[in-house]
Amino acid sequence: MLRKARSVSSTAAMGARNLPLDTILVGDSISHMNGLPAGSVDLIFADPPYNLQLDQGLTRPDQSRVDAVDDDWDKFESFAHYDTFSREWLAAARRVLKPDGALWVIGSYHNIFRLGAALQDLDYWLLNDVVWRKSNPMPNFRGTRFTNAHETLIWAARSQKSRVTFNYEAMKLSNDETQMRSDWLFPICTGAERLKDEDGEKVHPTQKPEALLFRILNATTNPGDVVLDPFFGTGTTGAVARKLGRHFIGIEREESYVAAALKRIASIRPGQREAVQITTPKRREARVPFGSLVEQGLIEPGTQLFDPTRRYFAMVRADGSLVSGPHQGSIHKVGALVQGAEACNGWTFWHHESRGRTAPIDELRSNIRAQLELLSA
Amino acid sequence: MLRKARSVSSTAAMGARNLPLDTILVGDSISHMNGLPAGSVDLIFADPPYNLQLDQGLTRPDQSRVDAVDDDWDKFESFAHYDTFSREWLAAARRVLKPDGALWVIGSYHNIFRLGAALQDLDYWLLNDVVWRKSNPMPNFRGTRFTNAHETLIWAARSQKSRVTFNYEAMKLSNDETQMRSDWLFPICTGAERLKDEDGEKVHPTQKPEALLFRILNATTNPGDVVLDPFFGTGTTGAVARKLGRHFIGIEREESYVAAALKRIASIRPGQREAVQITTPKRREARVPFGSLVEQGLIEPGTQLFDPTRRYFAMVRADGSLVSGPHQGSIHKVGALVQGAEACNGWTFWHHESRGRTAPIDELRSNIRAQLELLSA
DNA sequence: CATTTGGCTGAATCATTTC
DNA sequence: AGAAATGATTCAGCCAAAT
Repeated sequence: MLRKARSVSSTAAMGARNLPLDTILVGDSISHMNGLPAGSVDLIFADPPYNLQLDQGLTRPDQSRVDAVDDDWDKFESFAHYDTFSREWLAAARRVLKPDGALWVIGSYHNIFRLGAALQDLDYWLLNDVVWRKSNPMPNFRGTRFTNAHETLIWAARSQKSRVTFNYEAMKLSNDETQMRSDWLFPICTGAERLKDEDGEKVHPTQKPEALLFRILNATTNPGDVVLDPFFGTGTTGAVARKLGRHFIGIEREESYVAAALKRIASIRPGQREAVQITTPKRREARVPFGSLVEQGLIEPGTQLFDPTRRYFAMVRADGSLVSGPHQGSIHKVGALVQGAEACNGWTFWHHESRGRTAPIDELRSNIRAQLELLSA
Repeated sequence: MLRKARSVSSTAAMGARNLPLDTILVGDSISHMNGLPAGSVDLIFADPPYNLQLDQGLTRPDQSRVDAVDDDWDKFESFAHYDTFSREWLAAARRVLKPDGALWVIGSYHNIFRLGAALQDLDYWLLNDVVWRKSNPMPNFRGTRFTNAHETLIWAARSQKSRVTFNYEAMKLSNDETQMRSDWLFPICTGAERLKDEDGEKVHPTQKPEALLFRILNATTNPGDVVLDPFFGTGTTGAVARKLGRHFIGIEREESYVAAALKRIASIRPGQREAVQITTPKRREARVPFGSLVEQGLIEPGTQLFDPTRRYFAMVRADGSLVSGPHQGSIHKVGALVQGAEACNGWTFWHHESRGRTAPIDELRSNIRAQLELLSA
């Protein structure tokens, strides 16, 4: 019953761990996921059936007919049936995810509320809901609603304690140096990107734009990661993964979609390591305890520290602790205590006199770090 | 236990039907709603507790503390408890709604999925999900997520067969003549609009901007309608309802919020009828059968009609039907048949010669309507 | 060749009245 | 109650044809 389509890439062997990398598995999502090793996948992107309930055709004002989604795979008998289906595949997905893995799912108001509730009930931990704003949505022809101009994505960690990948700096950089927001603007998938068959008909009714997957993979995976898409369709996830130097595993039931996806992905040159490297986060800097400054003689025991306004003073003790009146403890704790504040960053709060000028003790820490860097280089 | 706060407006008597119009009911939402007559309210706007799951304080990069929502009324033991609460008030709300009534609810990813699923399960009919994009959201201080820059609203009819109010033309007009979309951009509530107490502290942690309610009430109510808000807070819904000439009924448990809301609303001059009238939809025009044009001699039996390209022709018969080759029937049916189309608006498709020029027969209908108007005026 | 115009289309829970 | 008739209504983007 379960069948593996021809592998698209010769890198399949790289993954060790018996994963069918860069491959499309043909058949049922749940069965195939249950056949994969537990805790093996970094990210899942899922574009499940939306359960649209369209009971009549729609015509435009010019009387032309809208070619709407009416495929069998989008039909469910009831919300209860849809919920059962959703919870089964979400549970199977959770088993396949690494402990620090995460999942994206996309939907519209027809199904997204049920999916979100299911995620919460299954102990996924919601990280963000993200709105894909469509620059060119289909209008509301009857003038009876607001133009349905967006779809909703949910980004969820496998569990509350998962430490998921989030390339904060890369996102910020690509967003004019301001934090990437939860509302994204992209056009729908049309033109050359939209796959058409020999008759010029669209191969898949709801092909997603590559730009959407591009952002998702750039934001929440690293090069070499394994991305699973249990509703692979015509393979947008696989195409973008390949371009970005990530591995994919696709699962798709419809043979016609699989064929189109294989052809599509085969024509893509895999992303080269340098090109797909995500913007490095500020290097995780070495932890330098305040005490080591004293140990290394950069600050003498007994030195008076003070805040920039010189309202508060404290004395450095040999063990790296501070004393200020009745208060004693770390540079952070004493900084908070003297101000009556909840918290305080002692490194920037406390200053000292150094060769006639006032400087935060953080400057001393920087010096230490610079030396450490030279040593390790 | 249930108490009614001083009515804000003397118009309270207007509503007949025993409704406590323009009044804040102090106490539990569900009890108070159950005390209102069934099928009595046009619209419900609800901003329920979000069930935020903040288990530790949040500090800004400069170590200052974020004044987050940590009120008791936002705490629930589990999703199950939150669901029970939600389904109870949503069921009570549904009973109070008129058959053609509708409900708006706002939330974030913490609670909106559960609310959406509950609405569907309770046989509400979802019309749109709407995204409030915040122009000035709080950044994500930790750099661990996308900036949470939106909240989600759901607009739902009481049932699938409800014929809800939607002021399509008013929305389109206020949006530069293009359809209003499902993503709305507003700043969060700050500045003079934000209610502060004597100490300059914000009275309510999540006061909604009036602009949001302004659009909601303009879009989905008519002047004089009754709007119920079961989580009234500091009364944004009441304030905007009063400005727009709608009636409100507020329900709120916290006395401090009620006091602030009463003061706030009392200072507002009720909107005058002319000012708050929504842009009239094209007046519902009198139905004019094609046959009556023939009866009144505006079109003679035997007249040749044709489409704009003069590819198709048809002859008018005395009973108002058309004949074109083998086809006969109404102007719409014959228009569709000659083109092989599914449907056709005969009024704009068929043309005739009138004093040497070509004109659609719809022009004749317009003339008839103008005469009818004179008669009725 | 550059520019304009017209046609086509996209995850849509898209009507109301009369017979 | 259900079928049929009637009638109100569209936006951005892409592409092909025309100017």
